Amino acid sequence: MPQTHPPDCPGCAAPDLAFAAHDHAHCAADALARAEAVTAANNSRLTPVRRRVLEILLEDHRALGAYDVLARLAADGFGNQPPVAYRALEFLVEQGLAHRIQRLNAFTACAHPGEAHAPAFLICRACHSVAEAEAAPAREALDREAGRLGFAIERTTLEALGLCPSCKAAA
Amino acid sequence: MPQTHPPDCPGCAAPDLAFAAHDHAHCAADALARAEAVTAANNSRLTPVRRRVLEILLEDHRALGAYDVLARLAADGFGNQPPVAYRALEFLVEQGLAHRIQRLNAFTACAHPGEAHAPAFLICRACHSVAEAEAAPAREALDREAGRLGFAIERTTLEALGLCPSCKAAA
DNA sequence: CTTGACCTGTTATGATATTACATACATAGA
DNA sequence: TCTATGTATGTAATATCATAACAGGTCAAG
Ligand SMILES: [Zn+2]
Ligand SMILES: [Zn+2]
Ligand SMILES: [Zn+2]
Ligand SMILES: [Zn+2]
Repeated sequence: MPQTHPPDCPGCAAPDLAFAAHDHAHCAADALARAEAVTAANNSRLTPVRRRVLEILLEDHRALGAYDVLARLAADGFGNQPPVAYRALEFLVEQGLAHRIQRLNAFTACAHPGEAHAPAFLICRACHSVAEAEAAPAREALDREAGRLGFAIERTTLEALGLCPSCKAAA
Repeated sequence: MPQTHPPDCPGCAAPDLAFAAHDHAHCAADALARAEAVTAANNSRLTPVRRRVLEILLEDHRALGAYDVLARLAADGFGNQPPVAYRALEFLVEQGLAHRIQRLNAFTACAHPGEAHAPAFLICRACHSVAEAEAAPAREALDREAGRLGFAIERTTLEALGLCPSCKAAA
């Protein structure tokens, strides 16, 4: 059940960014609680497999391949055939609780579950962490270019590869 | 060899856009001529396989999977193992003569070979045609968002799915 | 208790991509 | 000309990613 926690919660106060230092235990617990709320509101069910997949994705701000997820599931006693993982991942993506990263053929937990958002992804090529950035400005720019060609955009894939702050500092 | 043609060429005068009506034979021939020039300038070689792959990609403004390309190559008497296609495609991408479309796991000929450009791709979900749009404005918007998080973008994948002008009209 | 919707498990297969090694070809010295 | 070298191509084998099709289980509405 979505356990409420104080609005001045220090975990929440930290910028909810993958790259910023933050209380990740809180970050993950909060995302799970939100997931419960989202699925309840949608009349869909966060079953044990689905919940476990989300927990696995929430372990850190990275993207995991379907087969990596599957291996973890199998170790936990769930089915170990690809559809088990793919179906749960598909469900989470539909519910807005996870995102697919095209460049990586992999999936990452949503950093803002429950909030309508069209994310752009920032992927560190060194440490492989993934953060969500606001996509709206880029999307608007694309809409303008597309409009010029008479093209009506419905969905966008915006992904950037580069160096996160710490890896940049290290280099 | 890149055969020159008049600067007032009607093919060139038409907007070089996948969605606009244009003299595609000229479009493809010109791209091929530019490819010769680009590879010559780079001291790289547009060998028969590579050239044939480019011709195949240039047949229309769509994206083709590596195995589709491979089937065509095999039919032409070239090797019929995956690396034959993947290597030629990789070469073309490196030379800026083709682009990879992540969403489709497929490749498309570059519409502006020889010109430095960072394209965004507009993919029609109905007729599967692919056009290149100017990515710079969207890229700048992304750079701003990324900069806010301390992330240094090196490369972007900008792809939009939607309806091209004619498919939109048909619907 | 039966029905129907949905979820999970499994088998089998399809689609995409790479590694490793062998062979052929170009071309630049000797 | 004749090798030496780098580069390109061919092929076998394998790795990785993804879906189709069907069987059985769960659960709540009727
Ligand atoms: Zn976190
Ligand atoms: Zn990093
Ligand atoms: Zn054309
Ligand atoms: Zn179309």
